[in-house]
This record gives sequence, structure tokens and C-alpha cells, in this order.
Amino acid sequence: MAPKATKKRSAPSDPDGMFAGMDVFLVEIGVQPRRLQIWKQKLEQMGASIEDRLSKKVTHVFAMNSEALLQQIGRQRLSRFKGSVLLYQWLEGSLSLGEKVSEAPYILTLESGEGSLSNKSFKECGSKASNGYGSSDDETSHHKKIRTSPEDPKTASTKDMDDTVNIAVYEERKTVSSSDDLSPTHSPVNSSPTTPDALTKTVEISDSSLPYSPPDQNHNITEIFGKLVNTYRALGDDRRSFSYYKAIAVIEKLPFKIENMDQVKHLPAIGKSMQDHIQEIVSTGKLSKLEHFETDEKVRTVSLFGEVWGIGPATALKLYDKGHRTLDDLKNEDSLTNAQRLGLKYFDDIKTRIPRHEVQEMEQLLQKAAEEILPEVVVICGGSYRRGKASCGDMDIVITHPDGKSHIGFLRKYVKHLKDIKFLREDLIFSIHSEEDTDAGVDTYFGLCTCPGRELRHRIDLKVYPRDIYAFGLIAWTGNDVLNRRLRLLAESKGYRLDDTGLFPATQSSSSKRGTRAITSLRFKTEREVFDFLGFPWFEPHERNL
DNA sequence: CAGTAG
DNA sequence: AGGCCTTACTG
DNA sequence: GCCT
Repeated sequence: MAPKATKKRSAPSDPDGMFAGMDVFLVEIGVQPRRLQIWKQKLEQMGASIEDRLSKKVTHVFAMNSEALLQQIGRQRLSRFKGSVLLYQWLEGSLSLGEKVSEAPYILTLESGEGSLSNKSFKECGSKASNGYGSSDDETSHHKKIRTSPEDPKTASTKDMDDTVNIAVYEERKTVSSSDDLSPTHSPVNSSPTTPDALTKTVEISDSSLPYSPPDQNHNITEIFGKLVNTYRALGDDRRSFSYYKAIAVIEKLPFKIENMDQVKHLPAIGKSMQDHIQEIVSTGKLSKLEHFETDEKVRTVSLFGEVWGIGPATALKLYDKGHRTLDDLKNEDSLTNAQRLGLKYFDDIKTRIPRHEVQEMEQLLQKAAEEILPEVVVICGGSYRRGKASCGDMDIVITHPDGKSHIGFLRKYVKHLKDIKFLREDLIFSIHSEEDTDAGVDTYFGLCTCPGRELRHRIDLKVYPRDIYAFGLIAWTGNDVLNRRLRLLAESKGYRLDDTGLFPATQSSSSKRGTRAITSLRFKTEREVFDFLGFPWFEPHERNL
């Protein structure tokens, strides 16, 4: 019939997206073009439509600050506008949370000047490294637990470094096009031998061109909450830990410094307890609850023990109850497993972050060694390395083979060889699954390795994927965990289940029966195809530090 | 099976 | 009141 | 811990 269906939208907007029904007008003054483009794209993809002028249908106006707002629209026309006038931070907050946040804190008014006020101070705080609790931290990526140590003063500086590099990489992103998949020999995104000079320079640029950047005005609060995240995690209370983790994400996005409780009353993830805590921190500067934790010998000891690879909350508590108080004590404990003993022996080694250039060196070694055993094999270092970080807590190596079958049995030979050349030093876990039956099995090895010529132990994971589900493995092990979670939730909302082994139609029986492994994943060759299928905007690996 | 890891 | 991640190995 |  009527060919009215003009479906020419390249990026299919999702009518059920979180911005559905919104008609937005964007004040472009003071917005970095790239950032603007990203926002436009996301708005449209999540159901909003963008107007080029402030027409009647417009429901939302976004601006960087009140100056830009006035400059573009003018007081009169503005006073006639009945919709919401918000800071772009609302967008940021909603995107990072995956759902619309309350508009109240982001409302931009000319009278109160709240927006312009906070905007002023943006310049001062500039591009302060956004402290990444859990998520943006790269200790590990994936859909893992919340494991970080924001309180560790020793790692503080490296965090800053990480973010710095990200900004630098951001600049040269366009040039790096292929991030993907089945292309042997040539490594993906590693190329960023940024010099210190280049770094500082880039930072300065971004300082002036990103006047909004990460606010981080409530660092006092997020810092304390971050410590609670780790503490509860160490105690085995993952749920509670996660709550603080989510609260941090919300608070970090706020464009103002919290002073009275009304500003925080209706924020998502902030309930009664959080409000009380914020109240106490704002008025006293500290949180007695945390102080208590930090002086409690039991909590401190259990936390420490839990940092040993292989020791979790339960074991840590047992060890404490046995009377152990220091890591030295544990060395004489014979109930420890092999892996735990190794974790203990190389405790400091494993905690030592690996400079990017060393990871690069090892990745090349790994690629070369792999090809000697199996030509055409694809070896990519994922994790925080692939996301462009300046240093990495460990290495996540994702492997496949383009012919779809010769990956089988590869890992055994590979590991043996890597041991022969003294690259791999100690084993933690070795699980072979591909050699068995019909499984779309992933072979996995966890162990310790050393950089050539050195003795310092690093954690390394080797994972071999069948070609057909390789893209999923690559996505999952590149992370970060926030991105993975969003992908997973998006898939879920569209009736699928996503994990590192594939994308499956959501059959309810998927959880019921065990033997029914026959459910096969949808096939995608590249990461981008997966993103596209899910209707998720494409993120280059270095853009996945959410 | 509990505990742990990613 | 009950969900908030899933899956596989170690011992 | 928060949220439905």
C-alpha cells in the first residue's frame, strides 16, 4: 500500500528504548562535536527523536550550562517553553545507569543558576581522573565481581594514568578501524605508544575542550562508599556491596556538590540507608560505620586474606577463626589448596600491575608461540589491555582459529610449549572442554607467567573459543563489566540470553534441564555484528571503559 | 557439596 | 518477600 | 543495600 514506510533509519531506533517519546532539542554550544554526535546517536537509538529547532513538539532541551542555553535560545523563547530544560549530565547519568534518572537534580534554570554555578567549577576540577570503583577499574573486566581496591593508595596513581591514556587514545580512535576478530597476525588496537609529553598535552587540550568532564564533586562520599563496596565484598555480602557500587555510579554523575538531602532524596539506588550515610558524611566528613570496619581486626584480617587468589570470604573467615592474623601465618597452614598456596607465595607479584608495554611484549610472544604450533591461529589480549589502559592487573588472552575446528586440542599443546619456554610458570586451573563431546566448549587455563627475562609473576588467563562463538568470548573478556552488563540486559529485554559463549533465544527451559545443551547460539562473526543485532551502539574497545 | 573465579 | 549474574573446576 |  502506501509507501509511507520510510524506514531509512540506518541505526534502527528502538521505539521501546529508554528515551522513547522524547523530542529533544540540543543546545550545541560548548559541546565537543564528537560528544554531541555520540549523544545524538544514543538518543535516537533509544527511541528519542531529535529536532533541529525548538518546535512545539519538543519535550526536552539539553544544554551544557545556562550561558550556552541563553546564547542559543534567548530568555523570551525560553520562558515560553514548557518542557524540561536539563543539563547533559542527565543524559550521561541515564545512559550509564541504563535507565532514565530523575530530572530534578539536572534541571537548568536561569534564576537559581544552579547549572551555571556548577558549571563554573567544572573548569577548576578539570579532567580529574574519574576514580573507577569496581567498574572502570580494570583489575579485571568481564562480568565478574566487584573487585577493586580504590582505597589502596599504592594504586591510586596508576588509576590516574589509565584515564589519561584513555583520553589520548580517544583522539586517534578513528584511525583504528578493525578491532575485530578473525584476522591473524595483525594485532588489533594495541598501537598507542603514547609518550608522556603527548599525554600531558592531550590532557590539557581536553581540559579546555571538555569543560564539563567528570564532575566528581562528591568524592568524599564516593570514596567512602567505595571502601564499603570492598569491605562488604570481602565479608561475602555481595548484594550489599553491589548496592554501594550502584550508588557510587549515580553520585559520580551529579553535577553539583551535595549539601542538603533534598538533592539526593529521589535519586535511583539511593534509599534510606544511603541517605543517612550521605547525611553523616556531608556533615561530619566521615562515616562511623566505615571507621568501625577499618579498626575492626576481624574485618581487616578477613579482607586481607581475601585478597589472596583462591581465598574467598568463607575461607578467609575460617582462617581467621583458626587464629591466623597475617599472611605469614598462612604459610604454615596446611589446609590451603595448591592454588591458594601459589596465590599466597606470589601475593605481591600478582598485585603488581603490568605496564602496558610489557603486556604488549608478552602478547606478541604469545602470538608467535601460538602460530608455531597452529598456523592461522588468532591470539588477542583482551581485558583492560585491549581497552587501552596504561597498565593491567592481569592478562586475558582470547584465542580461536578461523577454520572452526583446529582450535580443538590446541590449548594442551600451547600450554606445554609455553611452559617449555618458561613463559608459564605455575598452574592454577586447567579445564579442557573442547575435546569432549558435542560441546561448544571453551578451553580455559588460569596460571602465572613471567615477562621474558624476569621473575615477577603475573596472572594470565588463556581461553580458546570455537570460531562460531569467538565474538562473544572477545566481547565478554574485553569488558568492561559495566558494558557487559548492559549488553546482557539489552539482550534480555529483547528475549535473549547473552554470555561469553553466545546469544541464545530465551527459552525458559534453559535453566531447567542440564543435559539439554543442544541449544546453540546465534552465529556472529564479529563483535560489531553482535552489537548491531542487539541494537547497541558500537563502542571501540578503548571506548568500553564505562 | 561448598567455595571460588572470571 | 525475594531478586539482584552464570558456569565450571578444585578438593 | 535497593527495588518491585
